Amino acid sequence: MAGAMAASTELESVRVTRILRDDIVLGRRLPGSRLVERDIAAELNVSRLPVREAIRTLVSEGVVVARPRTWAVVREFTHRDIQDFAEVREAIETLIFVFAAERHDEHGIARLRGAYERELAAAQTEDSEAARVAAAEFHEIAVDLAANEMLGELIAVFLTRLRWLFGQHDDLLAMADEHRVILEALVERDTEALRKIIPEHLASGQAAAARRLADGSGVMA
Amino acid sequence: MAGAMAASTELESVRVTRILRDDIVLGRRLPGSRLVERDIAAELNVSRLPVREAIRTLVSEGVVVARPRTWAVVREFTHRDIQDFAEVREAIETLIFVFAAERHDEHGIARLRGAYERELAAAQTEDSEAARVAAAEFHEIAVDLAANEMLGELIAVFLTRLRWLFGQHDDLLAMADEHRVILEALVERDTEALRKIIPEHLASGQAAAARRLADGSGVMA
DNA sequence: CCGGGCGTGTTGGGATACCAAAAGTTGAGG
DNA sequence: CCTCAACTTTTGGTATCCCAACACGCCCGG
Repeated sequence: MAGAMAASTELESVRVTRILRDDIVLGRRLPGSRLVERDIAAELNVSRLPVREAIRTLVSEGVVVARPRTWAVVREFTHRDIQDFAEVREAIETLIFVFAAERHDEHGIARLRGAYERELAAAQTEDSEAARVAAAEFHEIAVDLAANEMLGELIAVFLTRLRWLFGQHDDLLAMADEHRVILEALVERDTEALRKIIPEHLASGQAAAARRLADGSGVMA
Repeated sequence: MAGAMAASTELESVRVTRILRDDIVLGRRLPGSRLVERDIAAELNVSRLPVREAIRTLVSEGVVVARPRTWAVVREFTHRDIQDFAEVREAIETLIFVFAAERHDEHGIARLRGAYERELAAAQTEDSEAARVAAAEFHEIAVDLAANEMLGELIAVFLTRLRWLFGQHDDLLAMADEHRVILEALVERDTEALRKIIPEHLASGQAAAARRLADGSGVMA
């Protein structure tokens, strides 16, 4: 649902935040690298203020660490951080899908099924970009069905780190299949099954993070 | 300057944030009331910058809402918001105490017991301030024992709204007793009991929020 | 050869002044 | 009473300037 309408006047701080976030998530700024307000401001032709806002935001999203009166740095995740994150995410995601199972209506299921089918089709034609988008929509719709705004807030905070850590989950078909299983349990309002399925679903994503960790491309001991 | 003796070198933005947060939590600024940067800056004898920082922070803590290019306002919580919050909190708190139960050591239990005993003593002498502090410590130590940093991050974000919504839980002795029950289950590593106890524990706090809601002293339909 | 100080340059936190754009507000006219 | 156009308020942003805290490299002594 994003990007339906063109932003008439995007706030600079939002633009800077997006640029910096993408730089980090896409690996153009490596963990440990400095984020110097003046330099970034000069690079992007803005004043320091939007840059400060952006850095604050990224700190709250957990991908940047900032100590008072020194430069901020791109966060270096430890094995422990990833483990901690996974534990919390498991609880939150379970909550989302269980609530969604309890509260969904016909229309919601239709939307969810639509997202799943688009994901599957994209996966079968190996259009990884479209598959990723559809998968994200699947989660988005699930949050919607869970009918709990705070859950949405929480997920928003998690999303950046999620993108960073689990960047590209390559096994598209396996992922789509997991979503099929979740969808089926959701339709049947089978919360018990969900409580078993979600942790398994997440575990497969964990593998990607572990791989990234092995590469050393962004995670420190 | 209005410089009350700053601790060592407290950042202005931190000071302003604390003042504004207390104003909101303690009801000196009512839900819906405007937060005008330059007015607040003048009141506190600072420039607009620290005020902006503070408002952003309070937005991220969920007690202020800000739309672009207009004043921010103190958030008005709906019944739905409170319900949503309670649902998520239940999941997070359960996670904390279950992890704490699985991972605690002797020393941790001693600390936890210390906090409980201080809470009980304060409750018996009706020192509500000391009881509140000890109860907060009890939770803090539990997060510590859970050995998951992200859980700590999450709780930090929740804490302000928690203070706002459940301001003063008056039944001190009942609360201390609930902590005793939790502590016992924690010592025995009885996670099943905890999963039953925590929701009950939280439900009693809910009553306070409901009361506040009935008063109309900060919650709108 | 190594480690602790010390001085220097860098960097964020903050103040002030000013501007543009988009909100909110008001009032006149239908 | 409603609508639409002026008017005012308020934020987002730019541009500078200053200062204190931090980082870092250099030097010196053990």
